[in-house]
Amino acid sequence: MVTIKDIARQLNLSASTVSRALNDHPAISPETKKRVLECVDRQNYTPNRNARNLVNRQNHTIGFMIPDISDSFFSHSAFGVEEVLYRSGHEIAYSSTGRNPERVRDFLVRAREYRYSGVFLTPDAWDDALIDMVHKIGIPVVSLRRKTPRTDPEIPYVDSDHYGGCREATEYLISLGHTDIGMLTSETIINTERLQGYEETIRRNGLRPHINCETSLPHSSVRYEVGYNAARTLLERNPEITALLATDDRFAIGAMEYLDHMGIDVPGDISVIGCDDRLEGRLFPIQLSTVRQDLHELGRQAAEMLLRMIAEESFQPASVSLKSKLVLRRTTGPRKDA
Amino acid sequence: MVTIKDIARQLNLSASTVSRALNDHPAISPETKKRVLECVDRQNYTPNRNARNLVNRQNHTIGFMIPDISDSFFSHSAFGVEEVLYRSGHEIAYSSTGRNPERVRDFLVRAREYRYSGVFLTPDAWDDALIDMVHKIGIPVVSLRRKTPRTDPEIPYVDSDHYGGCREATEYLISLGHTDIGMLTSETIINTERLQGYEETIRRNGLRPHINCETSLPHSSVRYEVGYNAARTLLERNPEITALLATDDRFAIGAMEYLDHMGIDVPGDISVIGCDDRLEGRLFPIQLSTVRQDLHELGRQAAEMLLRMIAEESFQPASVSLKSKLVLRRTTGPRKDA
DNA sequence: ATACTCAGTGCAAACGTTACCAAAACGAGG
DNA sequence: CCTCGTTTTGGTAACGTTTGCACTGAGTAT
Repeated sequence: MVTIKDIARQLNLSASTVSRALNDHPAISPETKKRVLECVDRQNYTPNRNARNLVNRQNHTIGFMIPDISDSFFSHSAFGVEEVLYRSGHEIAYSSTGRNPERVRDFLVRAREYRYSGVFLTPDAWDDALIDMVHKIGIPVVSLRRKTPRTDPEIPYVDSDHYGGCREATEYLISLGHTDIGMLTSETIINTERLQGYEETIRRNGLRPHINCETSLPHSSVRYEVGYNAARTLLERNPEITALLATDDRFAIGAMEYLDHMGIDVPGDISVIGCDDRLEGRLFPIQLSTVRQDLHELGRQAAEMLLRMIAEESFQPASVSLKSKLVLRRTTGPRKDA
Repeated sequence: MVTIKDIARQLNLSASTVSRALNDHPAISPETKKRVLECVDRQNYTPNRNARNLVNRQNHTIGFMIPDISDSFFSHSAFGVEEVLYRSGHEIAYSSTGRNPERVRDFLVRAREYRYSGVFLTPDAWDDALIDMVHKIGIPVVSLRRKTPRTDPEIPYVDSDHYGGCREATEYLISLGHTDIGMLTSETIINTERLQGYEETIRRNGLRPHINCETSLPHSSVRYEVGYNAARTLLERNPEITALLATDDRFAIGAMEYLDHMGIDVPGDISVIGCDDRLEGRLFPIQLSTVRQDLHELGRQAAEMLLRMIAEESFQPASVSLKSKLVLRRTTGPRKDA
C-alpha cells in the first residue's frame, strides 16, 4: 500500500511537506499543496490511521458498548448520542457484547488498547470485576445505567428516574380505584428500582403488593412469553388483581396476550401499564399505557457529559436522573366495581 | 501511560523479551514470562494497539456499516455475522451512518485508513461515487444488499431472493381467488425487485396491477403512517381490491390500521401480506402473514464469504441469493365472493 | 551591500510495538 | 576443559506518521 514517502519521492518532496499538505498546515505554499493533493488523489493514497494515532496519541473515537443490538433501548439512546458527538468531530465505534460478561471485558480492554477518547457503558449488572476494570481503564466513562453499588469514585451515569416513574404509575392506578395491583418484573438493576417505586407506593397506601419476579434476565426475544406466563402465574395466585404494572412493555404485551386468551377485557376488567414506551406498545391494536423514558434526551445528555470529561481534565461530572413520563393510552381505566 | 519499555526497564529486560512474554512467543523462559506478566498486571499496562497494528499491518477488525441502528434488519443479520466472526477471532466495529451519504463515505474512508481486514456494506442505494469508492478501497467487501447496477468486477453480495418471495406471495393470493391485488411499496433497490416479483406474476396471470409507490424511502419511524396513507390512497382509487401486498411489514401494519378504522375486516374483506417477518407482525393482535427473510442465515453466509475473501487472496466470491419463505398467519384468507 | 525577516522546505527524532539476527548463557557429550 | 547445540536474551531496524528545529532563499529595511 502506498505511503506518504512514496508520494514524497514522486514529487521530489520530503515526507514532512506532504504531511503538511494533508493536514492543512499553514506553512506550505499553495502550489505544492495543490500538487500534493493531486498526486494523492492519483495514487489513491490514504494515510494510515494507526500511524497517525500513534504519534498524536488520540484518535477522536468513542466506544459505545451495546449489550444487545436488537434492543431498541440502545438505538434510541444512540440516536441522541450521535446527534451531539457527530457535530464534535468524534467517531463512534459500537461494539456488541451480546450480554456476555467476557465480551464486556473484551470491549473495555479494546477501548484501552486503542486509547479511545471516551466510552459509553450500558451494563446489565455491576460486579466487582467490572467496577475495577472501569476504574482502571484510564479513559472517561459514562454509564447509561444507574449508579454502581459501590461509590469510591462514582462512575457517572445518565439514567431515567425508574423509581419515580413507577411510583407515579402506581399512584395513578390507585387513583383509578385499584387496590389489588400486580407487578411483573425481573431482576436487573433497573427493575429493582422500578419494583421499589411500586412496592413503596403500594405500602404507603396501605395496600398489599403482588409480585412476580423472574430471577434471570430473559433474552429480549422471549420477553413476551415471559410476560404471558408471569401474568398467568400471578393471576392464578391472586385472582383479585384488577391492574398490572410491568417493568417492560414486552412483559405487558405478553400479559395482554394472556388476558386476551382468557377473555379478560383490557382495560374493562384489568388495567395494564408497561415501561419504556417501546414502539410495539404504540401499535394500533395495542395502545399500551406506559412509563416513557426519554432515551433521546438521555443519549444527548450522556454525550455532553462525556465530551466535557474529555475536554476538561479536572471536570467532576454529576450523574443525572431524567424524569420519566406517564403516557396514558388505551389499556388503563377505572376499577370495575365488583 | 506506561509502555513496554517501562516494564522492560523495571525488570532489567529488553523490550523484545517483554513483547515475547505478552505474545506467547515460544522462545522465552517460564520464569521471566511469569515475572513479566506479574509486573504488567501490577503496573496496569496495556499494549498500544495502534503501534501493534502499525507493525503487523493488520488488525483483525471488520467494519459493519449500519444505515439505521433502530432497524431490526441489521440487528438480526448482525447476529448471524457475529456468530461466525466471533469464533474466528475478529472484532466487529459497527458504524452507524444514519442513511446519510456523506457518512457512508466517512465510513469507507475510515475502513481504509484503519486498514480493516474486511467490511460489510448495507447501502440503501448504489450511486457511481459509492461504487467507485468500493472498488478503490482495497479491502474485501461484502454487501448485504443485492448486486450493484454496474458489474465491472461485481461487488459480491448475500441477499434474500426478494423477487421470488413476492412472486410466491402473489401467487398465493391468486390461488385464494383474489383478482384485484394491491401493492404498497417505496423506491429502494430491494423494493424494486419485490415490485417486479409482484407485477410480473400479476401480468402473467392476466390480471391488472394496482400499485402505490412512495417515491422516497420513508424514515423507519413513519413507515406505519406511510402504510396507512398508502392504503387509503390505493383503496379510494381502486375499491375493488380484496388483497394487499406490502414490501414492508410496517407498511402492512399501517394499512391494517387504516382498514381497522374503516371497519374493513382482515382477512374477511381484505387479505394482507407484508415482507420481512418483523417482530411487530408476530404480536398477538396482529399476526401478520408475511414473506420472511432469514436474516440470521444471511448474516452467517455473508460472514463466511468475507472470511474466505480475507484468508484467500485469490478467492472469487460468488454472490448468493437466499430463499424467502411465505409465513401464513392470520391476515390472509380466501376472497369473499361478491 | 548587509543584516533581518519570513515563508517554505528538509532532516531527524519521536510515537510504541514487533521481528530478525546476533550474542550470551547453559548443559551435555567428548 | 573444550566444543557444540539449544535455549534465552538483547540490539536494531523497521512500521507510517507528525513535529521541532535548522536551513534555504527571496524580499525588505537599513
